[in-house]
Parts: sequence; C-alpha cells; structure tokens
Amino acid sequence: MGRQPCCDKLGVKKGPWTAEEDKKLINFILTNGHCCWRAVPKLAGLRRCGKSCRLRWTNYLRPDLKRGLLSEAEEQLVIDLHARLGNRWSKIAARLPGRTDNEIKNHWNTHIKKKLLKMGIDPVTHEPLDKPQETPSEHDPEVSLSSSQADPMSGSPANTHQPNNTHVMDEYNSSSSSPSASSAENCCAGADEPMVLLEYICSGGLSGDDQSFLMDSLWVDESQAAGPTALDSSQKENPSGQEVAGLFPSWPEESESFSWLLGGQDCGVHDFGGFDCLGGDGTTNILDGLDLGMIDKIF
DNA sequence: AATCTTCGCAACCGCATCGAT
DNA sequence: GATCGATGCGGTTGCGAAGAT
Repeated sequence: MGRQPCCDKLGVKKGPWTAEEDKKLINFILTNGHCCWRAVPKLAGLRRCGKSCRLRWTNYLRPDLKRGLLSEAEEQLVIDLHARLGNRWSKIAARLPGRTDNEIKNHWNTHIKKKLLKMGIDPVTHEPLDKPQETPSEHDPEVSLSSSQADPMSGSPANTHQPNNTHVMDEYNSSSSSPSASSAENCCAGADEPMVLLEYICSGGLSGDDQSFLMDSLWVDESQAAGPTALDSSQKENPSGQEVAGLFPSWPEESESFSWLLGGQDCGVHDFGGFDCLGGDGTTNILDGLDLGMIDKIF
C-alpha cells in the first residue's frame, strides 16, 4: 500500500503565502500550538497542506527567527560547521540560534559558496581548488579534524567528507579580516569549543553583535554538553518548549525588531515569544501578555 | 525605455527517519 | 519485526527584483 499523501492535492493551495494566511496560521498556533501539523490547516481554516504550514512557520513565522543577513561570525560558524558536517543544514542551523536550515542553505548557495570559490577554495571539500582532489577515503582521519572531536552525529554515511580545513579557514579568516582562531579549534564539537570561542571573544576580535552572537552559541553548546541530544530535540518541533526559552533567554532586540513585524509579508512574529511549543499553560501565560487583536490590526 | 540576464529567496517535492501500533 | 502515519530534511524549482545591455 502506497503512502498516503500528506494532503489531498485537490483544493490545496500552493505558492506564496498571503498575509491573510499568515495571520490565520499565526493566530492558530498562538492560541493552540501545533498539536499535529496535518490537522493545523483544517483547524486554522487554511487551504494548505500541513507540511506547507510547518515550513511556513519554521522558516518564516516562528517568533525566534533572526532576520537579515548572516553576520560575519555566523558565516564563519557556518563554514566551520559545513566543513565538519557537510550539507546537513539542519544540524548547522541548530548551532545558529534564530536561523533556519533553509536560510543557511540559501545563504550558503548564494553567498558563501561564491566567496569560497573566489578565494580558490572548493566549497564542497574545503580544500584549495588547485590542489589535486583526493577521494574522501584518502583523507587521513588523523589529519582531518580529529575524529574524536567529530560531531556525535557524524557517524552518518551522509557525512562523506571530513576535510582538513584548518589552512583553508585560516585563509578565509585572514581574507575576511576576522582574526579567528583556526577552524580546527573553532569547529570542535567537543567540550573544548566553548573555551576556544571564549578565548577568541575575550581577545576582542569581535564586534559587539558578533560577541553576543557567539555568546549565544556558547549557551547552546553548553546545553549540548549537558546532553548530546538536548539541543537537537529542543530546536526541532519542541513539544515542551521549555528548553527553547532557555536557548533564547531573551530577545533584547524585541522592541526595535517589532517594526519588521509591522512590515506585512516580510515579517513574522519575532516578538511574540517562544510559545510555539510551550503548549498548555506556557502558551496561555505568554499569550496573556499579548494583544492578539494587534495581530489583526497588523495584517 | 525596453528587453534580457542574473541573483536571491520562499516554497515545493520526494525521500528518510521516527514513533506508535 | 512489520507496517503505517507524521514529521524532518535536503535538493531543487519558480518567481520577483535588481542589474546589465
């Protein structure tokens, strides 16, 4: 028996979301959370499939999303993580609070890839382009980012390249005027990483924004250290959601970023708090502080 | 000013994975 | 252990905007 499609294709709308649809989805999730994505469109009065609703929410409407271009530090981190994890965008995104896998994937394909190519670096292998290509099996595991420091998830067969990217990243660092520690240090997934990043931050190598971003990352890392799967599970659809509040301890930019909420299509509910998955009391508590009518006015 | 090309991003598609039964 | 449904993930596409001719 074939799998049932996630939605019956008939009567299901596709294409760009309208402000009206966004409003319905936001209102529904704010008040009910998302119990089951398949049921969301029906309950929210949307002619979309659940998958589309989930995507729209996670990639665009989620309150904890950052907007705008990736900062230098974020970009650097993406490159480091990509060198280690390959195209596992969701894993990479899990290390960048407020960024989505889709956003990072797009940014990689449109900006970073070109940047690396321009620098003569193969964006796939993170090796210099002029260097004779080795097959992945030829990489010396001792040389390529110590496997003992590799991400716990790296056992996946999808992670087919583990390049030695230290020199590459040094090159990137110097060219981008970011005096970062070598990526071999920076990209370690182990307990050392926060320390290395911390040293870098303390060295004064970052702007204020970048510093705060990296400090956020450290919080994430620490939560990971507490439990290897904690971050992953909490950054995905998060039924309990309590950890998410911890990961995003506050949105200091809340007040100023509210303006982009007013921008119509190009905005989300950045400032409504991490209620997505709080469910139950958590949801209502936060929602109590919100004027849902305001959403109606906004749209 | 009109047309063509390139770029960037939101959204879709299909497969993979996970959990429940 | 097998099956099924729900969700997650990564690759790809489509389209509007911006830039070039």
